[in-house]
Amino acid sequence: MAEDKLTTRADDFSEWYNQLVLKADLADYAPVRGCMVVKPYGWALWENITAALDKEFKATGHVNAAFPMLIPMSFFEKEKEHVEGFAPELAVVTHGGGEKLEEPLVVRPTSETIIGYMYAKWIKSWRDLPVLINQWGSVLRWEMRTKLFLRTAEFYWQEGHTAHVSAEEAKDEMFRILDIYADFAINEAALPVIKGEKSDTERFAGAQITTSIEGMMQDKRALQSATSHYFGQNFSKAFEIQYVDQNNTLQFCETTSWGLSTRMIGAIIMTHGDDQGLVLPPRLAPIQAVIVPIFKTPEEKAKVMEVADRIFKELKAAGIRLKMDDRDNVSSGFKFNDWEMRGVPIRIEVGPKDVEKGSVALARRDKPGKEGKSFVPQTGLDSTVSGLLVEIQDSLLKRATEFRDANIHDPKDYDEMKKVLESGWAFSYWCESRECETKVKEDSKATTRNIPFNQPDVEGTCIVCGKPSKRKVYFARTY
RNA sequence: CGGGGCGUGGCGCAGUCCGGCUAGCGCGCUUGCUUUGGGAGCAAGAGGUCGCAGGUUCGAAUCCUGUCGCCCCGACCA
Repeated sequence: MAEDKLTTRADDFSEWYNQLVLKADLADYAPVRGCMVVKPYGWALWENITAALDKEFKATGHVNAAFPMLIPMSFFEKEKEHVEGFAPELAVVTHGGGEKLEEPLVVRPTSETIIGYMYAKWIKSWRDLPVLINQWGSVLRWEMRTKLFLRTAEFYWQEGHTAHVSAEEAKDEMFRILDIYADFAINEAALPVIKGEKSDTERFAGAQITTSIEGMMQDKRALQSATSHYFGQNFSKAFEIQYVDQNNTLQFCETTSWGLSTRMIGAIIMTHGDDQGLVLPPRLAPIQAVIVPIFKTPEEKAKVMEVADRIFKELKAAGIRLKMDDRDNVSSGFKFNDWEMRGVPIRIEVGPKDVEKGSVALARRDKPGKEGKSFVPQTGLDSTVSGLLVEIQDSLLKRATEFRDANIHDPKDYDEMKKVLESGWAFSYWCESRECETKVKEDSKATTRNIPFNQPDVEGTCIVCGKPSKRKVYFARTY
């Protein structure tokens, strides 16, 4: 017996997550505290994420570039809130080539400062705007507590940095990107995220407006899955990013930044995973279907492999990302569990019985055991599988949406909210004061997640203090 | 930084309190044979200066001192 079962989600959600990341072969712990090695399977997933996003960024006029990893320490002191926000978690290079450096260099925790500096150099005229640059890379933040994918010291992400002539245009950019993030999360990752604006306390260091997409994990905690910020002129004034407008007047740019990180992988794990392991949305899965040939004798093997190879070619031609598991040192049962652990959406079993009947066994990952297993004809398998991939994608989103909606509550009063927040989110009117937000945090360990846009023009009262309020906010415990 | 736990073959652990001979066990790995439709069986092998540095002792994985690191729970954060 080589059973090596996962801790169940109900037993210990955090432990389930840790084990899953390792067993699904997504990542491993690096020798440096808080750092991770993204293994090939995890990176393949990340590549699918980056490919989908990169396409959208480019379709909306953005271009990619690469800025240096090292930033002069002094750059961080130029924007007051920014330095206060990031100072505690900076890693600093003090020596190079065996000598102490004149000025310490910071390993970038985010690149507003270095990019701001360069933009000041590049932007002279209104004709130079907008500047719409994105960068794919990694950043380093000396986090006190880390967890694979959710919060590692070094993490991979994209950070977009844009400069515009007007506040309106910059805000449009912020919203455009937020829409790209949300559309990606919903349509590609099957994560029913909620778009909204962050409170003052939850805002990015140095931003005037921070917007986010927030997802609900299966333990009902919230995960901020991406952010898009409007800076106004905070950074352009700090770095003197100026241009001359049509009236020959010197103006400060309006800037934005936005980012989505490998944390997205954590969101996918915690939204879709089950006690058998990872469950990947078909559109992002590195392997969408795996073929497991089953046989006993050499004669059977010859017949089975003939069919398996033919199916492989057909499905490959149909554009399905495929894997043939022809390992002969492990049993079929082991393979089933192995691929379930890795979250492959569809398993195709081909055995002697199937060769005889012209069928294959299809097992869909989103439904456990017999319920998800069916026997289908070999003919037309490409369209059967393609159709099933779409169905699985839809059903994951539907399931996650239903789960989310079932766990968002509208408490009648503060006492009820405290109860609700022990296991779920509250969507309540809030006066937007720091005092009420802090009180909730102290009483329930929950913070405001975001304030959704376009709320109906209805006046309510703050769930905490009872003052009149026009906007509702999500409260939740968070990662 | 505060609290808790842990460092022993690749992984998970026992042994440590109460020092004693060639440091055990499970998984994994290698080879062979039999197996393969839900985590296979048998057999034979390979693999460890017990985190590191001192000390006590005839003798240290075990006792003492120091040190480094990791994990979990909190405060901070994408």
